[in-house]
Amino acid sequence: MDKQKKQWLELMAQAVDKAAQAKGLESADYTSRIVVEHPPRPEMGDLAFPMFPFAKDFKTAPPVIAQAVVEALGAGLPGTAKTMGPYVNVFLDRAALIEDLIKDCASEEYGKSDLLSGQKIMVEFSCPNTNKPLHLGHLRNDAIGESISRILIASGAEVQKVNLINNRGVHICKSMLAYQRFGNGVTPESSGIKGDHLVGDFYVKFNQWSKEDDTAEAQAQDMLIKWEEGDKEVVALWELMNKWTIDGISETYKNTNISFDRYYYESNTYLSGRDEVVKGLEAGVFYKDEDGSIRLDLSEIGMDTKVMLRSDGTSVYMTQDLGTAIARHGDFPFDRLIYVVGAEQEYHFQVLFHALKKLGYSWADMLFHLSYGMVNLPEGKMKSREGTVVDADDLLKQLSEMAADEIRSKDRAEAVGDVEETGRKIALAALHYFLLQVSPYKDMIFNPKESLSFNGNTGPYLQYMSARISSMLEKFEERKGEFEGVSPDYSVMNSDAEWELVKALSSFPAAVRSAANDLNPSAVAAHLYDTAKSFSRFYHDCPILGSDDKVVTVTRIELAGAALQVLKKGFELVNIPFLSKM
RNA sequence: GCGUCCAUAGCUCAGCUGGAUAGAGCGCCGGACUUCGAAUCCGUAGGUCGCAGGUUCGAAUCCUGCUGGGCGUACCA
Repeated sequence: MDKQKKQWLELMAQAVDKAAQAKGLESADYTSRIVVEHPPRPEMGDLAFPMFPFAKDFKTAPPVIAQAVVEALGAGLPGTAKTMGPYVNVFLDRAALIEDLIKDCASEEYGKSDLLSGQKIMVEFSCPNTNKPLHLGHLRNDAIGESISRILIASGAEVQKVNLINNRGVHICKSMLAYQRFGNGVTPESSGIKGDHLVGDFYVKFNQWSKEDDTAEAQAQDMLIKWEEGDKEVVALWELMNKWTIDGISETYKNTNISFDRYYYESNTYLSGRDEVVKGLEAGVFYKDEDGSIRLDLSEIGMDTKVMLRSDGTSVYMTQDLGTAIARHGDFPFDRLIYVVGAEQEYHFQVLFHALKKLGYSWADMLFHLSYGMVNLPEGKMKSREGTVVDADDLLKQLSEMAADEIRSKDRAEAVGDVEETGRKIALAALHYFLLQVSPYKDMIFNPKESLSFNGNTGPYLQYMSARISSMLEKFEERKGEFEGVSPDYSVMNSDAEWELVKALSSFPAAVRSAANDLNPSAVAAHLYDTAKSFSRFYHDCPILGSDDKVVTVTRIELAGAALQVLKKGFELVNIPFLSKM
């Protein structure tokens, strides 16, 4: 479609120019003012060129201009042009376009572009704490980070996905302390509890205990100091429990098809961050406050001051993020670093970017905070105190079981083979689609009940459509002999349903491009739904294997195959597993 | 208070750099399985695009103000 669209833009520009000359107007820059649109209804054509922008220059009503432009277009066009009131609408040469499209869809390159070729982009996401397991908020973060990365790669960028493990601080010591007191040497192996959940249980236990014992908080602080001093016993416990958590979280990543090219650890970067702050102090970028803390003056960007290093010399979050950013640029000299982090940290990143700039790092301008909104529940916010936090593993398990039940209840168990594994893949589709449908910057409401529904505008719906195409193609393969020597004729596809599907398929590259530009996977998600829906309509309206015209069968099967290709490619971008059977 | 983001159907969300009658899904009501997989399809009902101005031939979209909400404004992360 792109090819013909470009062609028409060109033709239209010439025509408008010609019409202007005929009117005796001086040649103005009309071509740059031409816009292409899509008519609201299919019977109105495929492309629409509004004539409003020229009314003033022409001193003529748009419908009259439209008339003149159509005349100026002349004959011998790839399709037909008609006036529709103030618009010039174009009906494309469908057969030629469909033939091109089907060829394009079969290519590995379809949907890919060189939009960002030559660019090195680092994407940071997930960044868990090592004192508890992942929750629903992380799942949104992971889904966005992973999907954005894949979209950027498809757009030609060299992408490095990185994770920052927040493994130090008082909150970490809290679960350690509770373990020391109440753990009795329990391990993930001895208890059968996944490591991150086991550690999380002790974090909860600490909070219960601290209500009864007001020395608890102070003890945790003491432990942090011991940790910073390198106390052997504390460090050993820290290493042990960190490993449990990270192993557990890694399992969740594996289950959700999330991966990283490189890990950073706060326990490493906070020290280098501290050095940077000291250097910055010497260079006069930071200053020592009366209270002994080292601060950055933010009056330049209309803010107050920010602590870079505490008065007791210990690090704050900002300290280590400075160190991390600098280390990263050394490891991978990026053209862009995208931090996928919640909107509640916007202030933090404003300060961080400013601090790096003041420190003289020219690449500070290449940092970008991809700020995403909160995930709330129908009852309101998730609150750990009220136990309303939705645990990532629990949710996945629940979704998987629901999907497996669905398979069994539909008597698909035998056809599917591994019911559990298929259920898991359906669960992932449901989850990722649900999370990515919404624009990242917006808050969203996660309705657990609704997310368990596999009907309507959902990930499983997309999978279902691709599974149907797959089984149809399989059947076609079995009967291939019947169609020997029959070649497709694209002019037989003249129904609305077929054309709608063609249009959906041809807009896939544009959807990917838009997602890459806006760093917004929902553009791809929406396009996938549009494609699946169009296919569904096509499948319903147009007999394929059931047609008694072999040419029609062969031609439509090609279109169905093209739809499957596009769905598969799109699935990859939003992390939805493809299933040939479900 | 200041900063920032959001407000579209009963609910959850789309709506590309302004363009023709604002779209989905869920839910409601009603249809379609002896036929390529009914996890499907089709139809009905449902909107003053928060309010008020402005820019424009033309505004859900851009600008200003207002109202309501989220988030932030830590020597927390």
